[in-house]
Amino acid sequence: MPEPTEPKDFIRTIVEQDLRSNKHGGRVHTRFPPEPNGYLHIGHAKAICIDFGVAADYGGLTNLRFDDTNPSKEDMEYVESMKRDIHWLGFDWGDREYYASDYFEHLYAYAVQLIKMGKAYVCDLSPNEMREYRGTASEPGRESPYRNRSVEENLDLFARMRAGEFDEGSRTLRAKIDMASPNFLMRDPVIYRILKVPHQRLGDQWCIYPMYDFTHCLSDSLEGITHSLCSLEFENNRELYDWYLETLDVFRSHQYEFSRLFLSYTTVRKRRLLPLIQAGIASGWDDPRMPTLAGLRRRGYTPESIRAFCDAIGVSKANSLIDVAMLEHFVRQDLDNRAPRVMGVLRPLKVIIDNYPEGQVEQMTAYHHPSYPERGTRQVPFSRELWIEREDFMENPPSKFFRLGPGREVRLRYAYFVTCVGVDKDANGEVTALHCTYDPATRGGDAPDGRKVRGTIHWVSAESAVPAEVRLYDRLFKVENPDEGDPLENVNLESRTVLEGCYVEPSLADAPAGSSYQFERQGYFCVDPDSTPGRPVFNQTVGLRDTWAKIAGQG
RNA sequence: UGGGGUGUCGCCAAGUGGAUCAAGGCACGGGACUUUGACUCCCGCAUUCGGAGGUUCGAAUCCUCCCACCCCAGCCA
Repeated sequence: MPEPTEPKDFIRTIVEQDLRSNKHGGRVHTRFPPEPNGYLHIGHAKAICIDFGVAADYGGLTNLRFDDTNPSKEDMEYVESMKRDIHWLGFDWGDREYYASDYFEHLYAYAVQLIKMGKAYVCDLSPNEMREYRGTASEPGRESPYRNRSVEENLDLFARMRAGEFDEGSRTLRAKIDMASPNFLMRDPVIYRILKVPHQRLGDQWCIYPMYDFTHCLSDSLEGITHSLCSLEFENNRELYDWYLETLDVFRSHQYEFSRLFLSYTTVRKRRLLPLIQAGIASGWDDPRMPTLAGLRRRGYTPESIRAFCDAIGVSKANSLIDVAMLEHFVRQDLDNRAPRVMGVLRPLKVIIDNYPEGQVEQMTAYHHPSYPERGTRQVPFSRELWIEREDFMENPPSKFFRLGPGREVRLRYAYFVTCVGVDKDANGEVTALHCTYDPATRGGDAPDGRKVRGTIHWVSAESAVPAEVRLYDRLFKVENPDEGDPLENVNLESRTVLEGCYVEPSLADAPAGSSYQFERQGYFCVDPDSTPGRPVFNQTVGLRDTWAKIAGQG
């Protein structure tokens, strides 16, 4: 009878309460408010999933709003990349694309209103003086000597600030709240500062810009945002958020905070990632090892997998460090279901089938996806000379090793059983080629006599193999929490391995950039834009779980 | 140091009208299946809920005190 209710997070619980009490007339309206000062990353993905997800769950809307109040740090270039990334992730804001700068005139009027109410004043303290006046955690701050200017004088001074009469940094407009508040943000916070920098959208229309706390709550209010969701570090700001809305007596939006996403072995901090790009360790913000959405996309992560991940980690107020293995699990899960299977040899070893007719080529039928036969098949050419994976052969294999070794028989996936009958070596004793014989009766991979074989290995016909480059990746940092310590010291310099002499099956010759495949027995790979016709370049998204590696690792 | 927060299995995270409710996922271990040592499928995995007291027949859930960690003193967001 009582249906097992899906556990909800605390935010959805609040939204449901508000819905039940008809707090906003049944309306749920959220917003995603990035500052256009960089690229969106996995941490933003969590916020996006929450902002859009909560609204969608209750039939509400989500606005995209660029929080562009600091032109010295922002650029329109980021606006475009952010829009593309959000769409790629799978969310849409309809025609509700807003900018805090849309509200500058309105915000200015609110500031004038505060002045008229005696709740704001122009302050001439320098940045250093202001810091001194602010006090400390144990001592209250002191009131600015300019705190009690008349409304008329404040109005005049503020108008002249806007007119550009004063130097940058010489004056600010401040809210008159409480210099003794235990919350620093309430000790007469700055509302407007002078910044003689042209705005990326408005040009030189303004030389004073509103601060975040003032802008954000009023933008929310103006847009009718019911639930303003943000991360934990803004908990202290909520008191100010509420003060502005209450004092100006405008629509009351409410702010709720959830914990940011932290991933092990990962940092999303620009100050820590940029040095890696500058040092040439990473190729750019879309390097496949980057935690940016652009990087994850190039790496082969799917939007679905990122959304499933965000869904799984939940929403709470507890600081947490999530194991990257969790993220990897969700790409594997998604790609396992959708990626077509192909064969590719990363570290090739030549195999010659001694008893196979020279010059003969057979087409072997292989499933695009064995779990879904309805997805069809493809033909894979087979011939006398093949490439197999070097690590699928051992000259002195332990008993647990199911692959090829002298005298051992294995199945070539979708082809024949072969037995190793000889090993060619060079002067250094390095294995250069294997000689095998095949059993013609096992075509397709089944032995009519019921004979079993422990190992099945993948291969590519040498005569039609397509040369390819494969880039293998490992975590970018060697330490679990790269937010601490020297970023350049903690980087994993072996996080990228470029393999140039790989061979893949012919069907991959012109695979389109961005498409994902499972190289059987190896992992998921995504075609990189660096590919050229006839020579694809693959990025390893994530490897398959490798039980053998664990067994071998134990000795 | 003042204020604001958080502490449930190795990592996330449900569970707060008190009484077989300590969900689920990841990771890990074992087994089955297998033309991917993949996938899938079984099984195992906190007598215990930051700690100590207290109230009670009974507390992760209520009370008291304590401890740890995170955030705040940008004219950043």
